[in-house]
Amino acid sequence: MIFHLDFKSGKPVYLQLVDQVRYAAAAGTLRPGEPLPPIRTLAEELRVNRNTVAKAYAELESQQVISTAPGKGCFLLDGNSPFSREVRHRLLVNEIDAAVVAAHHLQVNREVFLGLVAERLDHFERKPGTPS
Amino acid sequence: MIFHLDFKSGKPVYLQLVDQVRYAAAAGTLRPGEPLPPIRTLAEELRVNRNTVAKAYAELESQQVISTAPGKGCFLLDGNSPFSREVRHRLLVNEIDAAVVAAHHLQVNREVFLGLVAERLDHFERKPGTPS
Amino acid sequence: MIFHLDFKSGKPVYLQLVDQVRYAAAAGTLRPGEPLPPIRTLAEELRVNRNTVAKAYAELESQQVISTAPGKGCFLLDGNSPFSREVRHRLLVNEIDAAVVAAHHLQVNREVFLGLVAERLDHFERKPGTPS
Amino acid sequence: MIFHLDFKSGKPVYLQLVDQVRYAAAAGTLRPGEPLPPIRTLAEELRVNRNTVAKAYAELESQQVISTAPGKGCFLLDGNSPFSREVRHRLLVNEIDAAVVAAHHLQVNREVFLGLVAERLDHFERKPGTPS
DNA sequence: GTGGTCTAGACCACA
DNA sequence: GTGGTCTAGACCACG
Repeated sequence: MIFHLDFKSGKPVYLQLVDQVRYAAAAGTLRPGEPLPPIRTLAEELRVNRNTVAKAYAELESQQVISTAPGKGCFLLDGNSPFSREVRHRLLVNEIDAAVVAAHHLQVNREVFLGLVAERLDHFERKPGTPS
Repeated sequence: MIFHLDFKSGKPVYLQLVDQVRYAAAAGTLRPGEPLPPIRTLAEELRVNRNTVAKAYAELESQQVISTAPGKGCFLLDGNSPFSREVRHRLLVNEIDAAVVAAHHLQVNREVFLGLVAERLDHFERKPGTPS
Repeated sequence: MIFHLDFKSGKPVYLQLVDQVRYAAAAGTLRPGEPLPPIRTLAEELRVNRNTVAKAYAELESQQVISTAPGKGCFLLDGNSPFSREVRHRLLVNEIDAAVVAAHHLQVNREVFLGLVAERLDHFERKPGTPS
Repeated sequence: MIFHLDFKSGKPVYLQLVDQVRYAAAAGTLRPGEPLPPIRTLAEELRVNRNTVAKAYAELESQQVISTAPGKGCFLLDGNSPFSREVRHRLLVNEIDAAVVAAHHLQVNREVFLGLVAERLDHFERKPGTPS
C-alpha cells in the first residue's frame, strides 16, 4: 500500500488516509481480509504522528470498513455498510451532488458527464486491482 | 451560480467556495465582469456565517480572480487562465471517483447509482439556483 | 449535567462519558436540542484532558446521539439511529445477553427478571427527567 | 457455566470473566469445591487467548475466590461473602439499564424489546453452556 | 509485537 | 468563545 499525503490541501491528514483506504478497497487494490500496515509503521513512513494514523483507522473501523484487533492488527472487511437505507442514500446523494455541481461549473454537459460516470464505474468494477 | 457544500468533508467551507468559483471562472461558466452573489445573500442561501463567505471572497480577490468594490459588489476579473480540457477532465474525474467509491462502500449497485445520478442531474437542471 | 467517573474501573474514561450521556438522553435528563457542556468546561470539572472529552463527544456524534458544530457547541439530537435493522438488532441482543447472563449468575429467576425489566422500562418511559 | 463477553465494551475481557465468576460465586450459582472449566477449554469456547483466561483465573485466585492446583484444575473456594439481595438487585439493574438505554437509542419499542428479552431467555435456558 | 488510552500543549477554523 | 487537528511521549491490554 502506497499512500500520498498533501499537507497543504487543508484537508485533515487522517481523513486523507481514510479516503485513500476506502478508494483502495473500492478499486480492489486492497482485498477483504488483507492486513493494513501497522499503525507505527505507517506513521513512520508518512512522517506523521502515530495518533494521526490511529485516528484514521478508528474512523475506518467505525464505518465498518476495517476491523482492528489489539495485538493482531487491522484488516479489511468485506462490504456491508452498517447504515440504514436512508442514511446511505443521504451520504451518496451528497457525493453525487458534488460531482454534478463540478460538472456544471466546468461546463461539462449531461452526455459527456454520464459517459465519464460510466467509464469510472467500469474502472472500479474491473476489480482485480490492475491499474488501467 | 450553483454551489454545493459538504460540512463534514473536512475541507474548510470557504475553500470549497473558492474552488467552485475558480472552476466556474476557468471553464467560462462565469464570465469576466459578471457579478457574484452578494455576501449576505449567499451566506443566507448556503446557511453559513457571513464571515465564511467573506473569507472565500477575500481569498478569491487575493488570487486576483474577482475584484470586490465596497458598496458595489464583487465581479469576476478578466485574464483567468482557462483550464485545459485535460485539467477539467482530471478535476471532474476526482469528484466522480469520490461518488463511485462511496457507492461501493454503501453497497449501491450500478443501476441504482446511475438512476441516482440522473435524478440529481434533473434536480439541478430544473432549478439551477437552489443549493441542494 | 453531573457526570461521575471511576478511574479504577478499567473502563476507558471517554466511554464512561459516552454511556452517561446516552443514559441521560434515554432518561430524559437531557432533552433533544439541549446543549451539552463545552468540552473545555467539562474537562476541567472532571479533571481530565480536553482530548478525552473531545473523544467522547466525537464518538457520540458518530452514533448520531449529538451534533457538534465548531464555534457553536454540542447539542443532543433526537432519536433516529443511523444503523441498519440488522446492526441495531445485533447491538441490542448483545446488551440483553449481558443482562440475561448476569441474572443467571445472580440466581434471579425468569419471573423476577422480567419484573425488573418491566420496572426499568417504566422508569425510563416516565420521561420528564424526574428521578424516581 | 455460562459466560458473555463484549469485546467492544472497553472493559478488559479478563475483568468481564472475573466479574461473572464472582457474581456466580456470591449468588450460589457456583458452589464451593465445584470445578471451573479448564483454561484451554474455556479459551476455545470463548475464542479468546489462553493468556486472557489465565489472567482472569489468576486474578480470581489473588482475590481468594478460587484455588488453582497445577494439573488438577481450578476450584471455587469457600467463604465467599454472598451478595445481599440489595447488592444483587443493584448489579442486575445496572445490566438491565444498559440494555434499556440501548433500546432507546436504537429506537426499539417496548413490545419488541420484551419480545427480544424473552427470546434471549429461552435461548440461554435451552442450551445453558453455549456462549452467545 | 499489536492497537488503545490519556496527557500536555500548540495551532487552526469558525461564530 | 467554540470544536477540530496534530504532535510528543507515556502507559496499558492483549497475543
